[in-house]
Amino acid sequence: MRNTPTRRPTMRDVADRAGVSFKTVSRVVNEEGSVSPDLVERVGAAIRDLGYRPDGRARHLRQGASTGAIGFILVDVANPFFSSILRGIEEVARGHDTLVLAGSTDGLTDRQDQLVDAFVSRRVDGLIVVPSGSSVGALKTELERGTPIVFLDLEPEELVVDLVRSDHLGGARMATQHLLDHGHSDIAFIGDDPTIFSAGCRLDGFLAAMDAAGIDVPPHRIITGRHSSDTWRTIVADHLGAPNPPTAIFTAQNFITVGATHALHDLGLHQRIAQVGFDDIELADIVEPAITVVPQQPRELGRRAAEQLFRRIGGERDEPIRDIVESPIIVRGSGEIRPPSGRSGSNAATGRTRAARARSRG
Amino acid sequence: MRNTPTRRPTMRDVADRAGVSFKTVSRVVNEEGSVSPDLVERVGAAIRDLGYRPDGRARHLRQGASTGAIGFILVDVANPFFSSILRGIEEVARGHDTLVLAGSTDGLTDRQDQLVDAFVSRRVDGLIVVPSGSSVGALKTELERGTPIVFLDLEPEELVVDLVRSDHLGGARMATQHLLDHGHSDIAFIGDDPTIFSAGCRLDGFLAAMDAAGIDVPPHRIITGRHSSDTWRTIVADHLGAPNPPTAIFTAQNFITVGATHALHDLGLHQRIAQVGFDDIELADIVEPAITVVPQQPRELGRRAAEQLFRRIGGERDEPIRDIVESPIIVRGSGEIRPPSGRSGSNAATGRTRAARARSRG
DNA sequence: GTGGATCTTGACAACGTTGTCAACCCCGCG
DNA sequence: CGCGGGGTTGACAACGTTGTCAAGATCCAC
Repeated sequence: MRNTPTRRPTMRDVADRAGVSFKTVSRVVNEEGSVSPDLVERVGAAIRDLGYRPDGRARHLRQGASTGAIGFILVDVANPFFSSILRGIEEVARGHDTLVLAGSTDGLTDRQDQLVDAFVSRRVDGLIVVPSGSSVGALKTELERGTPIVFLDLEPEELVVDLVRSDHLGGARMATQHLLDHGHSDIAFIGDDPTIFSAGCRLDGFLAAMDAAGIDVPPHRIITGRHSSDTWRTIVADHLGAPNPPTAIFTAQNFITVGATHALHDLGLHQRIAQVGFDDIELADIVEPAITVVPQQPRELGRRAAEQLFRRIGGERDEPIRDIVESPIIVRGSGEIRPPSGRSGSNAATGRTRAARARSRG
Repeated sequence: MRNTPTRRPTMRDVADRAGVSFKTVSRVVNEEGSVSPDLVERVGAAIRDLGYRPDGRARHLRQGASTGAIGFILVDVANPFFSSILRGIEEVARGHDTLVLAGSTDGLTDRQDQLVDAFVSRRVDGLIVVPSGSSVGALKTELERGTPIVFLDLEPEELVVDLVRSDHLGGARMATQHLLDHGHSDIAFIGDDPTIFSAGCRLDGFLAAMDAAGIDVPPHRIITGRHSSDTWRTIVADHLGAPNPPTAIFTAQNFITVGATHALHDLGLHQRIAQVGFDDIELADIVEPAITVVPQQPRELGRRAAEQLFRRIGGERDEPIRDIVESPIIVRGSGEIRPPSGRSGSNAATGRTRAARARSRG
């Protein structure tokens, strides 16, 4: 059953069997026409008999020929956010008869450089990259050489490049506004380390919405850092368990949302404190209350990045684009909890409106 | 900023610049030694100046050379089960300096054949395949030719091949036994269409455990089919809402577990009816009660499949293996709910022990 | 000084394909 | 009957690399 690998048949083998020159085989394989019907048939039979498959490497060896493969460098395929992006890329690539090579960096810059090297040495037609860290490393050389590269989610510093990402700022503003609209004014922001670009945008969006509503956010209501879901669970529980907790929380990343939801349940506050999350979570609708979120649309991100990449591969030389993908809020319940009536619309606990501050100043 | 793609420098370009023959460049690139130090330096400088990167396709063009790439054919990368497998494969591949090409079939046989073709024409060193349907199609030719192929999750009919999969039967038996151990005897099996191999195994495991406990399972307690999570929600709600519901359910697939959990919550029975699921679910621990499951270990499946594949690529010619991966049960709460005391240990509602049946017969 | 061994270097043929060009065949027309 | 033209076919050179082998250069020993 398990056969020892035999030498793969080549065009020459097919040609010998069909009694023609190997160039004729090439013509038949590529359906160039100009071959007499009986030869087409004889060659076709020989191809079937030998199980011949053309060698793509040799085919594309000539300078400038497409390899029909693109590379996707991401942080971790096991993370559904990235694997959904990959799926979107694949869908577009399929339409261009192109395969996708994917590699995870785990956020390590040198691993990213290794992947760039591996992809480039295979002469992929282009790259889609979710950068790990702000360093561009090996990517810069390739950009300068003219290799089509589209950046996803994060943009490298000091380089003007094609970029596709979610509207972190707008989404965060929308999430915050949603809580404001439901009567909250004392809202805690719980997010990732704001030196991470997307996390910084989300904090800015939160602050912008609060500012527009004339609400001053006290510093202790802004909680940021890099932690695991479990650590966030403790941190959020501590914050909510302290005196004068906020009436609502905006959890600006999926791990944080999970940790915070645990914390709310731990404290029995899940029906009392409102929550809106950034990033959708599988099963967010199974929890009680189901979690209101501003999702990202990873598959759409992947599709758009791939479309832009194929435009570049196709030879388009326009100015670099920035494609910012917006997402509508998904209302599920947790974000529509209203604050206790005594505090509704006021800033009793900690927040003060700018008007109030102005009064006390003046 | 965006440069027009320039011709990629080749060994000859490097050679011209360094004033040596291109063969010497080849020797420097491959660190063959036997090159005088000053030439090594001159060539190295030329390589850096030109940004030269060897062309992997040309390098591996010779018959028998490895391409340093393997193909992974799966159903859908966006499904975390498959993307975790991919991650496991990638981890092993990384250790072999190999890249992974992945393609989704969406369960379509012709898409699978297209992918096989695309991978083979790129001369991947081997394939890992989660077959779509039972048809082998284009895979058979490759197997006969000796291409290393490892099958994952599902094995093709009538072929003896390397196979890595979860222990569906053992896992289902364990899940059922867990419910039996907690005093249940009236347990409903809710699973995928049993003509799907893995689903059939799980049903067999359920029946085996029930049989070993001497319990006769009435036919209406076995609910199977191919449905979406939402449809399952309705189906399960109907079953549990009818008179004499079971005291426990075994939901034998992740979509079904999600649908059933919804149904339990819809009916307010989530604290009264026990549930054990097959396949782990993200956030299964956030629901109340958290869901007890027998997980699969997709990353481990991927790792083992890749390890076997690299053994084959390395030239191993032993008999095909079957690597059945077991998983321990994850106890979280939903599976430890005990039946109402009046029914504990009895078969009052629908099930009857074999002993009881024997008595009424004799 | 000469012979041989060793070390360095380069010329050239693979590898499997496609592009280019020339040769050939057959036909119809002058 | 000869000539031109279209349609087939094949020889050969790329493509960018590695493997093979031979040509020089260098060095040591006799």
